[in-house]
Amino acid sequence: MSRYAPAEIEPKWQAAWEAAGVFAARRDPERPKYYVLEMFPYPSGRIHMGHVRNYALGDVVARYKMASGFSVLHPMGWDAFGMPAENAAMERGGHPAEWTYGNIADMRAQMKPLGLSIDWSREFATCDPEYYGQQQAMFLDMLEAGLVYRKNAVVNWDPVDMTVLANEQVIDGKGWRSGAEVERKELTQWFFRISDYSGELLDALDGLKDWPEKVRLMQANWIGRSRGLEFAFSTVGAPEGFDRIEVYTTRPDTLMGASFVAISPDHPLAKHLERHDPEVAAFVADCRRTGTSEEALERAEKKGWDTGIRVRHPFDTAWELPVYIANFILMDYGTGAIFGCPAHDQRDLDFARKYGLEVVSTFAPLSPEEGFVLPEEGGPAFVPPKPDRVRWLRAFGWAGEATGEEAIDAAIGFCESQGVGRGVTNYRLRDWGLSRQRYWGCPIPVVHCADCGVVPEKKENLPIRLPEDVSFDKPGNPLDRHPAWRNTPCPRCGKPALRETDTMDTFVDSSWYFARFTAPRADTPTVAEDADYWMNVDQYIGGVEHAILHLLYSRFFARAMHKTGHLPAKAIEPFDALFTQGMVTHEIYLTRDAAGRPVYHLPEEVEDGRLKVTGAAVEVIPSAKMSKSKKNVVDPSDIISRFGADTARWFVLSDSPPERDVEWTASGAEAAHRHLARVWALGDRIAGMAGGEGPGDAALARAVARSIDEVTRCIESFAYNKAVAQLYALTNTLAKSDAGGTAQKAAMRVLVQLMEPMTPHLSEDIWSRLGAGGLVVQAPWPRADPALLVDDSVTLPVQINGKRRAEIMVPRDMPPAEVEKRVLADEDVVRFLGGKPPKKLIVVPGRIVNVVV
RNA sequence: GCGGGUGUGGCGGAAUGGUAGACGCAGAGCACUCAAAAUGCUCCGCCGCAAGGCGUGCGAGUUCGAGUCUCGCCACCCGCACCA
Repeated sequence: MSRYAPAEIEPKWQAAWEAAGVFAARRDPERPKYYVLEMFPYPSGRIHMGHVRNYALGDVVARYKMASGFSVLHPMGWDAFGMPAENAAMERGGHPAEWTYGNIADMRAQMKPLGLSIDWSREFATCDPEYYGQQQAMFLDMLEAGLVYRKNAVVNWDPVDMTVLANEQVIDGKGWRSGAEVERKELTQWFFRISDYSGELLDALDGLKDWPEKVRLMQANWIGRSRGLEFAFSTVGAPEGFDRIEVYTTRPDTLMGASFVAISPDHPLAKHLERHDPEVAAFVADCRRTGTSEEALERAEKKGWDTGIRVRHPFDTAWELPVYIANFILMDYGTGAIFGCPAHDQRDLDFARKYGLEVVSTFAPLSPEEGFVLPEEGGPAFVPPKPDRVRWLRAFGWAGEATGEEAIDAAIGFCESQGVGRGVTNYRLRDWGLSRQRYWGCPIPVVHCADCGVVPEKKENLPIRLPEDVSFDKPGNPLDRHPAWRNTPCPRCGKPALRETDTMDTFVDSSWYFARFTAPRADTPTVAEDADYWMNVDQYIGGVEHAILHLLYSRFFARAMHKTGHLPAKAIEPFDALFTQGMVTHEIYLTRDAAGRPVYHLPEEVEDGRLKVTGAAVEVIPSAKMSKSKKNVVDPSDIISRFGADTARWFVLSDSPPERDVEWTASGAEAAHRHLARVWALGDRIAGMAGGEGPGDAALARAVARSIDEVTRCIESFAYNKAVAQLYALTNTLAKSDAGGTAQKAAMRVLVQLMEPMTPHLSEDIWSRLGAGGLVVQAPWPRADPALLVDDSVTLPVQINGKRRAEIMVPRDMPPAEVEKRVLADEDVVRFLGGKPPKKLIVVPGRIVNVVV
């Protein structure tokens, strides 16, 4: 064989790795451990280039750490519950399990040819009863620990499909599938008490030094801590039992500019009025018709209803403010009631103008003229950033210049001293509703008994398996209409009772799978010694789209698992380091139909800007995330069969920094393949060389040492594109080297070792051709001889007034005074100086010389 | 609106405050070939015949020296958002 043939060598070396069991993770007290994990895939049926990139990145880490002497855990599993399986069952019949496990088999078969260093013996799917049964056990422990509770919550309800919809399934206020008007409905649902951990989850972000700053910020904003004042207005003319209205404000410093109070349509007072006044009922009903989605709220007009009730200002009992019910007040943030200060809040100002309310300024810009600055007719409210200093003119009896922050502090202090309210910290983060009225999820292991109420299942009855004989021909949850599944004796009293038919949000499944990988076959959720050894995940790798929910839920779950004894204390932050990779993009090709509508075409159907079949010119839209609807996708399996896995891996690692998007191009893939073929041919040639010395031995040894040093640093810092560039350079150097056979063979061995994390099959093949012995995957990472990393002489650029005009070659450790002499003697320098003496001469040893004239 | 990020050749991208454009793609030329493909070699920021000049979104500043640091703009991208 004298040609690079990935189709032959790749399966061969994969078989060799499997035979040697090199990727089986073992607890080894002799070696440090390293746990590298890529976010596990949803089994949609096909792998895509995003997967290839994700797993290629993780594989570089895993293989590099293996070579560096670590005992590595690098597992793979499937995030297997969820709606697509049910939708498939509804659309084409069949069972979600069949669809899901079929997809898993397909995807595994597509993934294995990539030659990833996965320990497949630990594989599981979250829809395996062995997995979700352990999840049920943890749910029961969390229930006992008070981490789960039930309450009523408003959901988007599709009255035709008789199902709850997620916000993203509500389109223009209608169900995405049925097209029916979505209703807001109250259901009793299960919640995790994640909000108990708001402060901790926020504060602990500071400790996550190896997470992207961006992700930490996104989580911090999501948790949304705010400090403010909570206090009560006393009411005038309110129904009995409503003599006070509690409000929350983050700007207590504007209290002297209050002009109205607004309460949520879901506020107890609003609900009371709704029952007694048909007009209020109509208004509130109108508010509720607005969906819960952001989009709907965004568009909704700000509306208020004057209740006729008044409240007294806490610092001036003669000052009365009207109370409105307003559609933009959220019941579940703060107290569900606010006071409005139109002078210093745009939304309040809009509201005040609409209903003809007072506008009272409390502070003004710092400017020579004093006095209040009322918003101009139609102009904006005056809202200075909190750190800005402004002039305070009406604030609790004190006045002067202060920043908003100082004023807020002072206002809270003053109010507390007067017995009006107290400073409180609020969070945006709400409890995590986990109930889903769906079939294909983990059943919530509780029983509803007429006598005992909600009773936890007994652990010995777990797993509570999903029934297999279900049909999807009718809308709604098949578990509800299954003839027998619900019926079960009450675990407490033994009388006939009914199972909960809700299943868990699939985010629960993915919130602890990383812990399960440490002991995937155990009959408890985790095993202490395995969790102790393998946790934490040293390097987690995935898309930034999971920056908030998945990662936040996992951080909460790790804490909950620690509290219930399933994880050690050190694992409450389960991911030591996080890397978020960019997307794989591709240009989009389209033609137009007769009506001018776009018709998209697969890249493989296009050549030189024309359709291969018809020759029609295509429009090219700039690169975007690969998506089926735009057809700008390339199938990894096609690439592997054309070029081999090593080429696919090499290319996705080579062109862009891993955190940025990488554009897939046919020419880039071909270039990657060409390069690997060159390396292979080079290896083949060098393997056939006789030993012996040559004139270039020393230079080659230095180049090799530098490459080891730089490639190692690049891999350590995720700069894989730069590592690839270094490896190209080393290949070029080696190909042109006039070193002897012994040195060339040694250099080639190092080259394939350095490439092994990225192109393992190619490396393995050349390694064996070189007669290096054993498997390269098990060879220790090469070390650079420090003596070879420094050159004896260096080329110093010489600048004149900051512009490079000459260079001189000097011994590395020549004293600066000597260097100065050499510079001033240089003919280019002499010419530029034109006989004038330099004003100043700066010598940066080993780097540069600057002559100032 | 709030928060964050990014702007470097035709393109992807390199550059601890120290030779801007490594490495690759695309392009051009040459060799090999009857020819093409493949392969190898060479060139390749812009203006200029050249000498030289100009160049990292725009404008200032700090510095012997700025893609890099500071200030002010501009453009694009991402996340969050009736959160009181």
